[in-house]
Amino acid sequence: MRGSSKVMARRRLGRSRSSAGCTAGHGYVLVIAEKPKAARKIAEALSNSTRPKLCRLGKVPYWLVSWNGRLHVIASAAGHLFGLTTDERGFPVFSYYWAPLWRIDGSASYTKRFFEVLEKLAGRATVFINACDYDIEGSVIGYMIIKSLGDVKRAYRAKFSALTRQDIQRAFRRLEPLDWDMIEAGLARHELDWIWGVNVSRALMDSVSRVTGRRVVLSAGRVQSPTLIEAVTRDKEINLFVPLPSFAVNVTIALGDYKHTGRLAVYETRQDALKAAEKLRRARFLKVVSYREWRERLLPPYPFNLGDLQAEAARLFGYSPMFTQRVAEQLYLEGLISYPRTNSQKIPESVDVATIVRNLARISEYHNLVGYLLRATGGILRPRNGPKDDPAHPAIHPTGEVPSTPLTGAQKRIYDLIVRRFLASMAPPAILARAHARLAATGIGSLELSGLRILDHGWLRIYYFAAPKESQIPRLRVGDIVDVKRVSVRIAYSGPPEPYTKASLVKWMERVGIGTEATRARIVELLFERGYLASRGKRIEVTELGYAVAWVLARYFPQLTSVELTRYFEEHLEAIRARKTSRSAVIDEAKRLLSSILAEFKKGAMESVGMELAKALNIIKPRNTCIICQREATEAGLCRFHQEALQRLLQGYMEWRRRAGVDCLEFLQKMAQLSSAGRWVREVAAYFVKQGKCPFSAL
DNA sequence: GCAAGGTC
Repeated sequence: MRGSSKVMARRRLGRSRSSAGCTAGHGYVLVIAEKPKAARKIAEALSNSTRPKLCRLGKVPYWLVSWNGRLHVIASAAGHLFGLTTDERGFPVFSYYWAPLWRIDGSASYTKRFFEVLEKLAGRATVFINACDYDIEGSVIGYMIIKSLGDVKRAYRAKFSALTRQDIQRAFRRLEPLDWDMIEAGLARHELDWIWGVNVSRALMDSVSRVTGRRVVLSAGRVQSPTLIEAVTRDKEINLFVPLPSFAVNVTIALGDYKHTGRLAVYETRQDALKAAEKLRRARFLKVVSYREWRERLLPPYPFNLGDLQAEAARLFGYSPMFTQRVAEQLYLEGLISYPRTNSQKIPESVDVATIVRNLARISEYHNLVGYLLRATGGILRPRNGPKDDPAHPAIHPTGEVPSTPLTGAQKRIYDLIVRRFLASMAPPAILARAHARLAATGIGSLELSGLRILDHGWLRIYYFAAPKESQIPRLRVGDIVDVKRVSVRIAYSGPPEPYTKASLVKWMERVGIGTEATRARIVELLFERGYLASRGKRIEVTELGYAVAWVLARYFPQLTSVELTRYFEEHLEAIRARKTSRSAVIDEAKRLLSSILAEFKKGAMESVGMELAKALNIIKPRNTCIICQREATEAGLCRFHQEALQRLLQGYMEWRRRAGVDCLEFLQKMAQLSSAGRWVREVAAYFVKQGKCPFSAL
């Protein structure tokens, strides 16, 4: 085979280099970490005087240490090494089993070498310790390895939530039996996600192939589907948006050099606004009714968790959450930053911030910033911790390692962001001078003026990305009279909701509590891969297929359209953990529910759902097309979307007539033009403008 | 082939 001799040579070299002192013999304790980085930390923590002996099998490292007078071999997984799979086709499918991930998942081939090393090391071990992350998945990762390659009867759990010598040693002095309740809850999580996801995905795919004979990859799941529905709901509101008019009375004032134009009052109708404007022109002045100056402390930011980092990198550099995550993972593997897949905004005491800060000063870019930080704090370095926490990892922070090879542009930016955020979190607050004035015109409204100056930049010197915009207003006194230079009435339109971006959709997932740090960005990308979502610049749009899948789910699998299914899972997993119920009881209940809805789907919905999806996929052409677009016409010659847009236009027209006194065609022309009007709304309006007729004939 | 979850 191509290149095999080279590979073999490297393998031999790897073996021979590490073989001295690496033959552990029999009867050792095998410690299983979740990842190589953690294994190394554990090895270091358990070797009191001597350095742990680093060994390798192929590319996979493991360590030998003597702890408590016994040889401990510390090896590592690489996340899950086992996953659920089935040999059955079709649905419903409830017969699944655990298998090595490298056998069942083509993208997880890297797990094979970890699997093989653990297999080899487990064979000669007498005791097994699950030292994976102290969370539900860590319990499953270690358990599956010990169960498949070792012996659960000779196994223990080490529980530590920080990778520090102290915490690790404490955990190894107080080893506990395997945490069966956590394991059962974790196994149940895997099974529940599998039976829901695989069955409903197959129901969608099979209905398409039933109707068209084609195989198309479609999917649904506890996390991806509510996320799709959220994007659909927003996209629909934007596409159906009918802007409403309002009339603002704007006023220009001048005080010496200071000139300002602002909004005094807003009216629904033009007449009311014109009346107020006329009144104001006659009065010709505003009176200061309040004036206040004060100082404000702007507290430093929390150190980053992954979601905050992704949001900031999107805001500042336009990076997608997945891209930011990939770059952060590279920096982590280079040893430059701590573990990035964390929800924590806290830097615990166990992190030696003083040493990290001192080391950062050796990087020329940060030398002066560190100098400032040490002067400004008197050397007392305490990060401002945020409320969010993570069972297994602290907030993202630099390690203090100096980059050995030059960083790429994106790596440099992300690293810089992390370093500055970390340093800023320990810096003094910024001091702002603020001023606010209210200038009233009796019986009409008032003009608000706000001023802001930064008196002391504090942490903003370091994390300058968050600096507020400065503005000055004149110093006023209550009772002062200010001349009005100009009065105008301007029409304003209400605006649609903000379209989602990848970053804001990930933030939504975080806010409602679905997915994890490691999966949210990936699941958003998956919705693009499936063809449910598409990008238009930074904004997310839902495709025809996305709308069709959302419609099918809402009708036949409503459980998957809401984040409530995650809440339901969480409650039941917690009950398993508390031994109030059992895994089998929870799984049986899920199977019963799924059996019944899947059977009903199979009996009565395959054809219609297949047709619906096939039309969205453009495999089947609709019989009657909409008079405006290529979609199927459902009512009055219009498709579902344009029909709904027409309804919204009717409501909007009544409001426009009342507020602005327009007639039907004027209104439709306006709607066809306004860029804030939804796409479907504009299309319907343009159609009737072209026809020269008003669709609201009943009026 | 399909989930969501870990990590290279």
